[in-house]
Amino acid sequence: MANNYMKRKDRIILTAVEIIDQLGVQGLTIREIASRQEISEAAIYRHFANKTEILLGTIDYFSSYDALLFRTIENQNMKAWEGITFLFASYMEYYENYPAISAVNFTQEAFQLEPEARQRMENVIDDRLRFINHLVIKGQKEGEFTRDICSESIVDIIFGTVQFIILRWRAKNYDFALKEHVLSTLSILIEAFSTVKLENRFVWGGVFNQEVSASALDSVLTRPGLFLEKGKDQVNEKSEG
Amino acid sequence: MANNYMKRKDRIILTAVEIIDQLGVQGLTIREIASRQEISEAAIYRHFANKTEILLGTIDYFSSYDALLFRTIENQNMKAWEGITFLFASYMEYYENYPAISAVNFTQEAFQLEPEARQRMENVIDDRLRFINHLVIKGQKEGEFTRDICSESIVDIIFGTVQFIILRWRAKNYDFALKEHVLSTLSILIEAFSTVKLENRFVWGGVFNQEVSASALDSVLTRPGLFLEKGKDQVNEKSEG
Amino acid sequence: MANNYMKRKDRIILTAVEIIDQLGVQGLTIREIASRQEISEAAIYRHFANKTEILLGTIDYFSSYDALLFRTIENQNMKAWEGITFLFASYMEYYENYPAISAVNFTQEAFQLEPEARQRMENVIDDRLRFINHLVIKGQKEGEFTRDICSESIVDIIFGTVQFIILRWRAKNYDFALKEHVLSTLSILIEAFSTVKLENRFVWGGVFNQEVSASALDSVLTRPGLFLEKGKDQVNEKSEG
Amino acid sequence: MANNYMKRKDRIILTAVEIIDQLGVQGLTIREIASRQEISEAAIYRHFANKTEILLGTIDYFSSYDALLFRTIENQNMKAWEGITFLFASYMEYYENYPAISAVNFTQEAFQLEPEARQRMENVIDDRLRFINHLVIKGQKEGEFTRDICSESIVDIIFGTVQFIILRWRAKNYDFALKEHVLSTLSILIEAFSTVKLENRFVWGGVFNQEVSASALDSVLTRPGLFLEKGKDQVNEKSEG
DNA sequence: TATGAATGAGTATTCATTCAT
DNA sequence: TATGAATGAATACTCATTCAT
Repeated sequence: MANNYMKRKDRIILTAVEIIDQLGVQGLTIREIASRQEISEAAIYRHFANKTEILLGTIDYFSSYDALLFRTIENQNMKAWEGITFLFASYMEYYENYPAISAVNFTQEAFQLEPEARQRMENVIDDRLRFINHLVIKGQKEGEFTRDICSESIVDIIFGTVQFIILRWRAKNYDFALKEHVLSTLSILIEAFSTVKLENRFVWGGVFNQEVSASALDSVLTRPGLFLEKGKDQVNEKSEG
Repeated sequence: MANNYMKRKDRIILTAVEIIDQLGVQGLTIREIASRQEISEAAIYRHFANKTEILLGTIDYFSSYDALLFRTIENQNMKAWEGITFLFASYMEYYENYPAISAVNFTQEAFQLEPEARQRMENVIDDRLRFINHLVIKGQKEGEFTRDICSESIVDIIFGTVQFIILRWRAKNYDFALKEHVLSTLSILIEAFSTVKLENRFVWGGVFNQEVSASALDSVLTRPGLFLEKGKDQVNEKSEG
Repeated sequence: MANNYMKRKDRIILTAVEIIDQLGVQGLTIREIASRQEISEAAIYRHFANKTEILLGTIDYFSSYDALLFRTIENQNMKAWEGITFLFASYMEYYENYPAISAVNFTQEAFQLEPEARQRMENVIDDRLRFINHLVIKGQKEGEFTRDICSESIVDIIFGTVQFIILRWRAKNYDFALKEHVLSTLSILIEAFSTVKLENRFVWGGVFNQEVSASALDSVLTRPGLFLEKGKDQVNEKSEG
Repeated sequence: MANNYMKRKDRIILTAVEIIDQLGVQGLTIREIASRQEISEAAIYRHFANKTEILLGTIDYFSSYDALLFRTIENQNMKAWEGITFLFASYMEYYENYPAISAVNFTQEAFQLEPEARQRMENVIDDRLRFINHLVIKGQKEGEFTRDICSESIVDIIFGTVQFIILRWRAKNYDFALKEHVLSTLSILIEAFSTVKLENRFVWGGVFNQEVSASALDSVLTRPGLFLEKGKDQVNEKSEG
């Protein structure tokens, strides 16, 4: 990560993520970034107006696939359980490939002195919760999920559980297979809230084998720069629906 | 909270908790504590060797009822679901009465530059997880909970869900009834993992009406000092009901 | 100046004045103060919340005799020309004894990035102008000064002229007798605006020989601290009227 | 001001003047100039070797009409009071048309850390004082002005008064008619130092109506570039009236 | 128990200036 | 002519901690 082929601005963000991962938000100082990038502290201000902009950059980076993932799930017309599984599978794959980024998940409480960053992080989480809630409601409407439990509770359970597994994965120094663990726990929950007992419940992996999703994810993982040029919508980058 | 009848040392801890709640761990400075306590900064060093000791103090305070609660549950020979419900009901009651303390729940990631505090927090969480796991396993043995799911997964789901609800309660400025919300979500989960469908699933509140529990909780709520003298086990403090 | 018998807070102000004199407002940095005081930069913040407070301190110091001077002139029931002469004689004596303080006279334009200091300086100047204007009007009423010219113009001329002489005195490294020069120029102006040709116009020095004024000035020049204790009014310090 | 038809070098100077006016000398930074000119900071160094050169440029600009004005007064063989009035009328007209430039009047004290600029500003002021002094002496020789007062004092009074009016005009946000105010105050002073009571004392305006002065001023106001080419004396530029 | 004064190391940020392109 | 990237030194200010009283 943070290699030399990237633009300085991108490298600064990656370094910031790395520091947040290793030292926490408290350890993220301009000096630390500069030292790891082997440039002067002043040089950083060529690329970011202030530290808050860097913080916001890490959040944007952290959430940069959200719109694409949400859109893919919608466009593919996935079932609720399929969509939820696809969503978290994508996130976990992202985290497994780039564990440091998972640290950003837990910055919100640390951003208390940075209201702008705090708010943006809250928005990211809220968007995710809203989208999952939307999937759950769809699942309830289509008879996939029980209607005995309000969708919000199901969302709390699913999201909270996953967040907690990520937290423990981090605390335990990534010593278990995150995606596998999350997906198997998710399957338990989906089973629990399901109205039908599906045999192929655990075959979620198939989602990735489908042509379209694969290409969608592909575009996600090969995207050349963190910061899309203006006018270029990241969703447009992939040409297929 | 933080009234004048308490000892200075206790008041400092309470003030520290208050600051962590309002400003986050980053906002917890000696100056801030001193200013809120209206004493000099130097005075604080009369009571704590350094800032880390204060952090450890907040963690100890945060977890000060744990041993008591665990022992109570054991002594009362509660059923698994009863014990879990009692445990979280107690915590939520604690948080509702003293919302600021709930902030400590989420300090772990922020303590990255304070390895000692980080470790102690991790121990607290691990102890709780272990205890809940112990209850779940007991429940599985006694046929209360399904054995189809490994206990650890059940623990992840229960604990993660509750943590997430607390987090959202904080983010939403305590605008919903925490205990009620947590208990109703818990009942969903217990129901989901239960082998028997119990009608009186929601009568958990009865636990508090039992003599023993009441006295146990009582001792919890009236305990005069935050810091137990060495050698005195906090469980011994209550005269046992 | 800035000797060791004074309190640190006072010494910082005096050092600040000295720096403004030698290096200008631009040269007034916390580092420079600290270095001249041979203390750490951080130590300065024990005594002043920020740099602006120091700036305000120099202005307060600069204008610290104003109220006393105004009151003395009023209480003594001096004639207009007597009062004006007394006022500027006092200022020039102050500047001759402590040339550096005269630098503060010309800080206003330099305070453009310090709106609070700028405003306070403006207030000081405005107060002086108002008081002189009040004297001139009194002089006009009592037939001392011509009524053909509006009082404001007379004030502009008197004040502007004196300020300019001080400025040149500074530019020329104090190489002429400031008080003498100012007073002789003042006598020209007073003569010019006078309705009566007085022979003893230049005997202004007599003012200082009078018992009362002497004691008033005395209290001014021997005041022990820059910063009066609360409750002690500086005018009360002299017991006679 | 600072329009696009000017050369970049000139535009930079005008922008510098504008900044000195609005933010003071402290606010004059390369970044601020670059940002207002919408060019890079480095670009400025194409035109000026360093910041000091820019400061010197503003002073040169500020005083760019001096030689022309002095020569015009000499060539026209104006009377002393006529010359003084013409001089200040020209300056005030300049300031009224371009208020920002009046800020440079008061930069001297702020240039304490820029000895070269400070010296050049001092030279400008000294030249003006010398020229006015020369006029006053001429007036005294020709019986216009009283010989009871030394010429230097008259100069101090005139110059100091005018400077102070300009300063207040700036402090009061240009809310009075500067030229009018200065000229009427000047007429008071000239009257005061005059040996003869002239009825047409206030007809100074006629100066501008004379053919010669008009053309002189004209050349002043239409001069295309701020910076005269080397070797070309600016007085030669006007075709002489 | 308390405090006033102090400090060294660190915080984000700004500055004039340089240089390769 | 212009610029993007860089920098060393400085800016005001904060931090946890110490120590004499």
